[in-house]
Amino acid sequence: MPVVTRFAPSPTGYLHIGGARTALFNWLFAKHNGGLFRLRIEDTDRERSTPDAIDKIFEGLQWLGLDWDGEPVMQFSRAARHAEVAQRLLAEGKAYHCYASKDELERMREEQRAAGKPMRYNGLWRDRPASDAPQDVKPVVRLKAPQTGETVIDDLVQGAVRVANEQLDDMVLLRSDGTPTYMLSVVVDDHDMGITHVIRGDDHLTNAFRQFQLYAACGWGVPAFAHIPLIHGPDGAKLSKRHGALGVEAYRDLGYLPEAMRNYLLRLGWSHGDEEIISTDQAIEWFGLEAVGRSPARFDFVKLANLNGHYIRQAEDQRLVELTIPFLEQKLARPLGALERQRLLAGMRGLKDRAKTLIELADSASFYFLPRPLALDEKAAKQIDSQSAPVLAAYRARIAEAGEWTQETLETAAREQAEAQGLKLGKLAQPLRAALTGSTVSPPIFEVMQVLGREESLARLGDALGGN
RNA sequence: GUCCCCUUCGUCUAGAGGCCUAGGACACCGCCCUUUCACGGCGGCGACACGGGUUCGAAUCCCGUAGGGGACGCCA
Repeated sequence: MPVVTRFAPSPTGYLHIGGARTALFNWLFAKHNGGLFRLRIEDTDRERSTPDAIDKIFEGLQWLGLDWDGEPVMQFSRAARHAEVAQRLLAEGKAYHCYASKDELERMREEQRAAGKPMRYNGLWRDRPASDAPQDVKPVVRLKAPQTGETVIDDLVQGAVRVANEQLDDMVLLRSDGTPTYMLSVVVDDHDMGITHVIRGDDHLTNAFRQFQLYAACGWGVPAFAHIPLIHGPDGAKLSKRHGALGVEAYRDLGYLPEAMRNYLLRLGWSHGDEEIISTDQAIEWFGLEAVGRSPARFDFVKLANLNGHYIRQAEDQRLVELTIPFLEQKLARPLGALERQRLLAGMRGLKDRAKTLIELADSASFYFLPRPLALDEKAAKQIDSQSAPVLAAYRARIAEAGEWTQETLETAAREQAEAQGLKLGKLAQPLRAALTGSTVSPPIFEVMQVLGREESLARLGDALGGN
């Protein structure tokens, strides 16, 4: 039987990082097994589902490179099918109408909590005759769940987890308005979609028991379950919006690369020996549920940044140019011209080694595009003094007429001059860096000069030396 | 309150009874490389939650304690 996995988010907000990891694991598991990865939008909560959130999910998955097979299934569109299953259960006596009011249910829970019992529906209408039904109340449909024995889930991550059936109750299948609940919809859809492996967050583990009972009532085979631990915030608490649970698009806007996200998310709760840098192809080859850890992991931005830096260094220059331009244009508050784009490409080699995010990349690239005269930061300004100015001036004169303007010739010229004047190269290079970049930190300065070109370099040097 | 799950360096983790005086990665510190900053290389700091068992031997198995997390909706 071919493997079919699915990612089933509810469109009530953005695609958050925990969801992204769940999607990644499902995607990898499907790819590893040569199976299908399907997408289902669980939009049965009409109040909270929004088209915008649906778009965010699509965009997020696309950005992460997690492509799904076939058309996404919109769960609400299948409501009639879900209701049909509930009606069948009703007809077979496996479900029943319940007329309990919200007040009654609340009181029930209060009482049970006070009595030290699990808070659950007590089966009030389970065996009452239809003649008892009040005329003015629209009933919900509840599953007639087993009341004795136990339900066992052989979870691929958690192992065998068992719970006494008395801990569970008769869950609502159809609301009083006739619409299906999540529990019903999930089971029917997973069955109808041929899902073989349900890989989802740990918070669904207790749902799995109820769903297991529903599968049984329907007479359907049960898919394999794998409940993966949740991602926690840096403080160890559940990753929430207050704790920095950002949507994946936020990570994109923070300048992270999708391949870095994938690698980071993969290593959060999954491992393959001591491997840290894992390409997506390698991940597909290695991924398996048996290597998923059982304890929750904390999200660590610093490690993500480190990985991101690795992938930036690895990335093609041209691609980085495309990715960096939006950040750069935002920083400069103007669009970049064609020549400037070429300059960015030429300078990318030296720039990408020094950035952990695309924002840092844009920041460190900006000196190439700032107008003259360049403003020097405090440390840079100190580099230009009565000691260094003559050295700089001499170097400027030396290279002004040079035939070739390349990194190599410029460096050779600098080394020759420094030696002639009995100076360390740094005594010339640092002031040079300050004058040309406005900073004491930059890519290799002779590379910068080549990228800047003769005219701009000489002009900037002139500016720094007092405009002569 | 009830049930379920978890617990190795600050963080992510390796470890499936002897290979562990517990390995790797990030972070941090130092040194080297070096025109700056990075990268890279080398070294350092740093953990088996606690208490009982089982065993010749336990990070690994069992029990308990503590701590953390999750679930208990006509939400998903």
